[in-house]
Amino acid sequence: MATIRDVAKLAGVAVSTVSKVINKYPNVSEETAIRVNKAIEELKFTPNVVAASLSSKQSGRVGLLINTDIQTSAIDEISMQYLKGALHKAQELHIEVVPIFFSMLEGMDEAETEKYLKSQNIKGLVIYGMSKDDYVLQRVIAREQFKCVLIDVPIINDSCSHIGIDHRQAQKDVARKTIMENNTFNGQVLYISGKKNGYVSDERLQGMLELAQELELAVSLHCGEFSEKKAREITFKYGSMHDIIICASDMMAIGAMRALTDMDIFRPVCGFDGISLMGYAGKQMNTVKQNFYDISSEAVAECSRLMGGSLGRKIVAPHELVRIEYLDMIV
Amino acid sequence: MATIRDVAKLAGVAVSTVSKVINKYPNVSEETAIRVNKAIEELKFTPNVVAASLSSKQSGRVGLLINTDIQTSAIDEISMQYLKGALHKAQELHIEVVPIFFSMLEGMDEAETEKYLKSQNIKGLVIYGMSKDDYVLQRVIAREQFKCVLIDVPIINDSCSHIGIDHRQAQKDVARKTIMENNTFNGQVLYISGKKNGYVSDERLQGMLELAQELELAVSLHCGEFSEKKAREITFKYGSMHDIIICASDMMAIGAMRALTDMDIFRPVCGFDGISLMGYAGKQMNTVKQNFYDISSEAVAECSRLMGGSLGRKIVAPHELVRIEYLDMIV
DNA sequence: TTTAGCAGATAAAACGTTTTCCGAAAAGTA
DNA sequence: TACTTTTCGGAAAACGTTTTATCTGCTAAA
Repeated sequence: MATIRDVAKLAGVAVSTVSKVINKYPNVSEETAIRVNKAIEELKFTPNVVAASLSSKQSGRVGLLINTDIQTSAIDEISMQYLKGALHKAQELHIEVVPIFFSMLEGMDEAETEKYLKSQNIKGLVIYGMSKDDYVLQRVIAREQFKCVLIDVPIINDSCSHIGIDHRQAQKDVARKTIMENNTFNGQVLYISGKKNGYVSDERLQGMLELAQELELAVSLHCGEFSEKKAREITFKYGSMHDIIICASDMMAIGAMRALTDMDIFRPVCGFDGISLMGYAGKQMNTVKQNFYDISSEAVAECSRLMGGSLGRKIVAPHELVRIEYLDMIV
Repeated sequence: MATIRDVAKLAGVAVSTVSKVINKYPNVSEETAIRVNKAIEELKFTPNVVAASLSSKQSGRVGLLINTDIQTSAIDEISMQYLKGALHKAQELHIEVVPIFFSMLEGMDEAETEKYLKSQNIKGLVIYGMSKDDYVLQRVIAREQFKCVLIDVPIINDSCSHIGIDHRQAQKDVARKTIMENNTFNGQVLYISGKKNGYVSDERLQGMLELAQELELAVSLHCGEFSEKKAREITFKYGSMHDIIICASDMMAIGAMRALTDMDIFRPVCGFDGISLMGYAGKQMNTVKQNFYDISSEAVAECSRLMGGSLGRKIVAPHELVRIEYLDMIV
């Protein structure tokens, strides 16, 4: 394996110069940089990430907290996209992303968690699937020891950024589209919301309410707690009295759809997230597609920036509306 | 953060002695070990994995090759289990597992792949979801530069182990169970097999054939190529003429089930893998549950053993038969 | 008594980077 | 010219482990 020393020798410069070129530091003349890059090319040199990680106080590694307490394949799909996006961006930025399952932190208190992460040289974290007051989250951001990028958790300070789509707008968009498409519609909407007092749920709910006001609709609200089962039950009870069922998540939409099928009635249902499992639920459905891959990529990039000294901020990711159908899914 | 040096100072021994204690090397008296461990305890010392990884020529890290070319949530679920098992075992063994997506290796030739992996200090690989002649696999095991543990790929040599369930027996078991349960059965079995010339497919097919001989059944064989769509088509064509449909994978079972629903006829279907998506496919189904988590844990442990110098071998993992049903799935 | 062997412990050299600090040369200023 | 500033490049010290080679004593064999 070629090391940075070999490159330096070949290019006729010092090791530190090579390092500067690799990391795009200033104070290197263009011609030197070219010579170094040529040497890198020639030797097919790839920096040893481990050594870099050990040496660098600054860059450190980024931990990706993976939440799979809820065991469904929907979550798996989302987590997988997050993981993939994070790892690809890491490769691009020459940093390391370390996946960490919640269950690996089990039984550790705040101090132990911190020790564990630090022993892994983790300086920043990308976190998703948590509510603001989650104890794992609290534990980790407690003493501002780590730079954090929170997906869909609205905490912003010097060392924390917040990234996510505009849930309110997205809910509004997809609900509007579903309503517009349905010509037999006469104003009876059943909205199954997420968790009470959850940021994401509240935003989506607000979006729905704003739309209702705008279009002068009557909306019945029921809390589905992001649970497929709960949504199923709610639909059994109230589905038949409404013209359209709008759910704050795909999993709940699937629950609702199942219930409708079991009752042998049809109602347009719309979901939120854009997971492929939707395709298996029954008829076609509108949903909001979140681009988990891109969000995670951006989160890692932002985390790297934070670790480099920039301050926390809010990043809004784009969303799109899609229609998912079984026959499109299968390969 | 406490370092190994702090521990050494507190325990009144040399740094190297502490290292030996941590890694359970010989040539340390029991009393010294106790003293060191007490110091470790007191300082709540956790070794820095990155430094260890850099320093150690021997231990190195284990790469987990993640195959998500096929984009379905079924694959995601399996990959997630593999990942989780691998990471947990790594934590237990104090080694590092590095997930690597196929797409991260894209565009690299054999030499580049090797360089890339080595620059990450990767000494061993756990690989799944590949056929024996896959080019990525070839690239990686080509010059025996890495210790490999192959899940469901039957290659064994000094630096390669092979792990997996007994697919032949498992297929036999689940098919027998399904046939026995079906009292209206009169001997017409439709078997939808996997890929031609794939190890796993061949094993499962053999299992089916052995059972057929044993029970004196007539079996129609069709190659579904592990494709949901293909299985769907096969079922449309031949499903109605058979009493039972046995598929070599859950995804194909789902395709078959869908087709039956669309044709509005019922036939018992059985699958293979035990993925939760099955629950969404329709009626209940028998399947073989592979414990991906355990298999991956064991694979990582074996990889660590290989890196420590032991020779490649075959490991057979247990399987179980289960019945998956929608209402059991949902939370 | 000498020699060899061995267990237990250590000092120091790796591992491959990053980063700090320090020169030297070039450029700008008075 | 003399002095300051800027730009570029290099030497060397980190980073926190593992591992090698060496050094004690000590016991057993010759």
